[in-house]
Amino acid sequence: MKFADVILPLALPRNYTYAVPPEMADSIRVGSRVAVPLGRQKKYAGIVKAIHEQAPSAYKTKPIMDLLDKEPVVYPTQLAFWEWIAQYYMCNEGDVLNAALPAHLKLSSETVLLFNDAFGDDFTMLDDHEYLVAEALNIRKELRIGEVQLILDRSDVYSVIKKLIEKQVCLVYEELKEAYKEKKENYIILNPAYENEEELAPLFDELARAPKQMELLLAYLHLLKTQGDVIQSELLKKSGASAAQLKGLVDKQILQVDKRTVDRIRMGKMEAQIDFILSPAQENALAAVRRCFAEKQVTLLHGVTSSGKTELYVKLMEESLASGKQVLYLLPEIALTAQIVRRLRKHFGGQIGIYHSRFSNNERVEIWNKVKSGEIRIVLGARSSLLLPFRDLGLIILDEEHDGSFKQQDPAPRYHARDAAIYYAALFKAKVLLGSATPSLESYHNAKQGKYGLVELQERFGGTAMPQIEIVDLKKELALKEVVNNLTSVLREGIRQSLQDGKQVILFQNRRGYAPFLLCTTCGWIPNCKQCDVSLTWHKHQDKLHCHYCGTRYPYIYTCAACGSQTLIPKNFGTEKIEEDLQQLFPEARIARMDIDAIRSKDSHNKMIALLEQKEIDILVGTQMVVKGLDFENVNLVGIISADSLLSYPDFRVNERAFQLMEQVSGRSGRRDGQGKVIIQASNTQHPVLHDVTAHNYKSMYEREIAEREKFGYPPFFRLMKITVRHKKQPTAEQAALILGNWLRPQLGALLVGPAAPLVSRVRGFYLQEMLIKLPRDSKKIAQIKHMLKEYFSQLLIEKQFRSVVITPDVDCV
DNA sequence: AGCACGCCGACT
DNA sequence: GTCGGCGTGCTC
Repeated sequence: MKFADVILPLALPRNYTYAVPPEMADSIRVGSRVAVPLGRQKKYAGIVKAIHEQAPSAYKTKPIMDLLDKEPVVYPTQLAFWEWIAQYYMCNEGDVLNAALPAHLKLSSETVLLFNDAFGDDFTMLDDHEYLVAEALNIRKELRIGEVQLILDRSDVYSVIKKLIEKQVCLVYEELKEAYKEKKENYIILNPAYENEEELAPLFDELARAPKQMELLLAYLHLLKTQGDVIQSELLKKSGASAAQLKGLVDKQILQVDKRTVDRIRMGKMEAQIDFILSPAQENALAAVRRCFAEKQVTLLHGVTSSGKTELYVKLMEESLASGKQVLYLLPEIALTAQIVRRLRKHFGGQIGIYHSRFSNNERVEIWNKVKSGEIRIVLGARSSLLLPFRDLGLIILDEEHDGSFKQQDPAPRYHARDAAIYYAALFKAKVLLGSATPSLESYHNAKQGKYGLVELQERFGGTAMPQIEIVDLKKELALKEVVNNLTSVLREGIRQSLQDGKQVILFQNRRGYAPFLLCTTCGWIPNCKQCDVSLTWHKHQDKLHCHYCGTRYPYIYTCAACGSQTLIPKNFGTEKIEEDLQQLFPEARIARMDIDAIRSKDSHNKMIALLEQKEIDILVGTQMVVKGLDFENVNLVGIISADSLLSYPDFRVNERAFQLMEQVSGRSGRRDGQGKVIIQASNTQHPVLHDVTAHNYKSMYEREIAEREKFGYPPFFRLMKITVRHKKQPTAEQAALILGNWLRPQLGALLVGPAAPLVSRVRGFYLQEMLIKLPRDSKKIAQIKHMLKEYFSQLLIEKQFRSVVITPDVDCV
């Protein structure tokens, strides 16, 4: 008798074992999806993790109901990867499965009520609720749980359904339906009888009295000649004919309709076109990368902004493809990278698959399958494309490796795509190239230690000079009353000059909205979110107050809730305010704003980039977003409105992050012709990070910060794990955290920091407590600590008062 | 994640 | 009284 361990798409602490029915014994494979029962009636599609003959002793197994795939949906490599992620990031394999599998490959059953016709329509013996459902069923014959909930206007409908079943008004079944739908398209083909010209000629006479149909036929023949296949929708569009006219031709058996399955993801021509020549500096770097790869699995390419890293990547990708392997190119946020997509498309044509959250569920399934089959040779994608079922991966390129968005925050699995990529690549014996102008301290340290190869590319492509950086003293300017609308005289003059020269300007302000908070000038009250412990940001465009933590929107508040006076004023400033201020100062200039609020709708980001490229925008104001990989030739000034806000929040990574951010924004200035300029407004002009930025001196920043990290026991010398304890009641959250802390402290000593309430101590109605654990870089110790944590977590949750406490570990938190 | 079961407040 | 709320436990 065979048994299968199945990963279910649920947060279960372990995999469940099902019996393999004899008729399935030969066809079932590791990695295939199977339909299995769970609980009383639910069905799920899970993935077979292992097949064995060990009958579980503790419980009776249920049999697998169906084998859903002829071919496995993942290879054993992916299953090994999932297991590692679950273990390393302390989550369940089900969480990983959920993150990895496209929604349309994840199936779960839906309860469907079926009307029992034999019951008739005498509903007199039913109560009000039952009657409502029965009547709907009598008309519709079938109802889903959701529909019943709507009818009864409440969520708990099971008691009613149970009674209806008892009274035999209806029966229920569980429907597990395949969500993925193949795309079908109508192809129009010519009746083979008219293949020859002479057979066709009499047709035209025949159609003389149907000029519209004749026109359509001619349009069809033209399309057939020019492109081979003719698709119905395209034919109708091009000929301007109606479906009825087409039907006429089909009825006359001149044309035929053929329904065919088509790919949503069309692969273009396959050949690669590498049509550029590397500069000597790039050639040297490329040779150095190859030398590193000969010895090491991972290499860090530290190349200043605009040094032409992408060309290097292209060369390496080409080599990997030539050896028959697949390539994965990871970027922090794919929506932001139309420029890279275009460049890679140009070089690799149809071999590239792109994968990110804006694809439809059906498209994702097709990409998944093409990566699995190897048809897609290159994947360009964000974090989650690391979880695609690669068949034979040869190279992973991870660009902008310092970027924090490679780390998944919520939900589990909270994995870091950089670190996970290195593990994943090792499974394939593949190489990993990390690229950045401002590497994370972790990676640079690893490279310095010889764990990774290190290649430096310190010359900008084409010899463009690094932008010149000017720090403007905000305090001085304020004292001189030179600051108008948050802009110093220096920055105003800089903008004016750029505009006059027909150049473009990018301004960076790391706060969205108009004003980060409102303040009552009478009593000092600040409006907060009802669910969260944060102030509300005023978004003037929508005239709403937003909570940036839970997303709730409130109407503007005019009256102070504490003292009743009407003296609330907006305080501080965000991108919206800057945008407005600029328009006042430069009424002629075309100004645009780029932050999540402005580009929320699909494609608006690309549109804005296009506008910038076409020089339809003079000044762009934005948040983080303007930092990432934008490449504009005509921008010669970048302004950082407030460096202080970047340098002053309480996190041990502030300096590293502030440097990265400022250095990256600076890189947007003056990329092709002439030296660009960067103006940084700051109160604390003596901050060492500002000096490093001014000198473009990464190493100085690195040396100073790494010394600090070592001194205080932070990454990369220790790994950090954050444990968050959440509960609806503050005392319960505090107590639970306290008890956990008390259990852990004797074991961990100074490795445990906290527990304490975080800066924002309540989010979405849950009170938070956090503690940090410093994990020594010793895999045995780490495994031990993780094991101990799991023990303590379950021990805590056993206690009645703490049952509903939520504990989330975040390994390598950022 | 469902879904069942069981224990408490507010209503016809 | 019971209806319906929510907290708790279990699913191979």
